[in-house]
Amino acid sequence: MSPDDEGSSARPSRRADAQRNIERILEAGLRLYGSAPGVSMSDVAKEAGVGRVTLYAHFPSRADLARAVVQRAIDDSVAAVEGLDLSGLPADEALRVLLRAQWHTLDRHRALRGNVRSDVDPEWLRERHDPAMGKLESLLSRGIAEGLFRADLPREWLSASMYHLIHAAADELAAGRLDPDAAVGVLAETLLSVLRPSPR
Amino acid sequence: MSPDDEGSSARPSRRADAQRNIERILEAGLRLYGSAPGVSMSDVAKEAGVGRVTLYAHFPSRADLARAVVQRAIDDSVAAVEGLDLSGLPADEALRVLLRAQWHTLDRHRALRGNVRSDVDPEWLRERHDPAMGKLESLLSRGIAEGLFRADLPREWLSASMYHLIHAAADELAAGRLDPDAAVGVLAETLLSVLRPSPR
DNA sequence: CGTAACTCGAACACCCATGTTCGAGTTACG
DNA sequence: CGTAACTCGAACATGGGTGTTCGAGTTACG
Repeated sequence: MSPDDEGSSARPSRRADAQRNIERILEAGLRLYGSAPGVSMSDVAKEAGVGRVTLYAHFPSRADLARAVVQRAIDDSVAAVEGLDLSGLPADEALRVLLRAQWHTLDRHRALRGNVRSDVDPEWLRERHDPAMGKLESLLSRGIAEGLFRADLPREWLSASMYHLIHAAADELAAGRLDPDAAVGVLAETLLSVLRPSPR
Repeated sequence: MSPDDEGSSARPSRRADAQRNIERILEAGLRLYGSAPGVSMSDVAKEAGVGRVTLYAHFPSRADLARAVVQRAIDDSVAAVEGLDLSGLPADEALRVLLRAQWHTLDRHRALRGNVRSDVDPEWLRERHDPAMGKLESLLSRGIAEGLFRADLPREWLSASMYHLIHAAADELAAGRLDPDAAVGVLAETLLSVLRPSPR
């Protein structure tokens, strides 16, 4: 509804210090919304090192901020996958590559989605369906088509399993119950165990 | 701190209608806390069909209610597993049985844990570690010891994977993306895919 | 250098959830 | 039946989050 698009590059008609503060706010929002629920405007302002009034000057409402943070997260993830070409790899190998590059992002987006649930319109959220998420899903489809991944379970279920296992890995990592160096490998091995056709 | 224990069976010095209302409140709390975050006292009172004042008469604070609900959930789960003897079955078969009997409970407890996080002392929560959860974990250990489950991934990681996949199944079921009849089977197959030793 | 853009603390109005009190009505139970 | 236990709506105090306004100070930028 609001005419000012925070799309990818904001309009240049803003002074440099204002632009810098907006940046700080979005990063703070990304950090807080991406890790804990119940974030307040004061929290974000403090985390960003900015006055509450300034925060409201740039983002008129809680909902506006939440939307901008989500948009920013999506922009980031697009940038992160841009250089990645998986089309030459077999699906299982491609999964390992994608995971290594993106699993933290994927997890953060999942947490973010949950924590802004009450602030943004679910439809709006659905429209912006994260391209990085889609990447994983299309890889899944390809793997099934190639026969490298199992076809005896619903595709949507496999997709959901991926996301929840990624979330599990992030949780365990954060709780110190998983070795940071081993984490990606463990996660990849687990995902592939789920995806491989059953030995039946 | 409060001297009145809501342990398993409350003291009999309460009138019948009061006892009935406590029951209704706990069930309402279990329903709400077990499914959505941000539950208010008014919500619980309304769901229980009881006045807000009555609610406070039985549970002086939000924290008291939350603790009582958790305790009630644990009592329920103990009752549900009581008749189950898995010691005669091989670990993979035992998992299927346990899952069929308990996965909804296990998921609800996971959600509950998350939703009362800000209301109860984490230490208190840890002390009461749900026996039903422990049941799954000890089954896991047994399976590894018997060689039926893989030993190349950390036991704690396997445990975390189980819980997250159970949660995934409950989510998908609630969202209508998973056939209610097929759900348990799909879940069991997925869990066993993770647990089985890799074919390598 | 001067002005417009920007920042920010203080104070305000508002809403919502938590607890509490009062007082009158209802219900269990001896 | 009579009393103690219980219920419950209304109203209050409190605390926290959301937005807004004001006014003075700072900073970018032509």
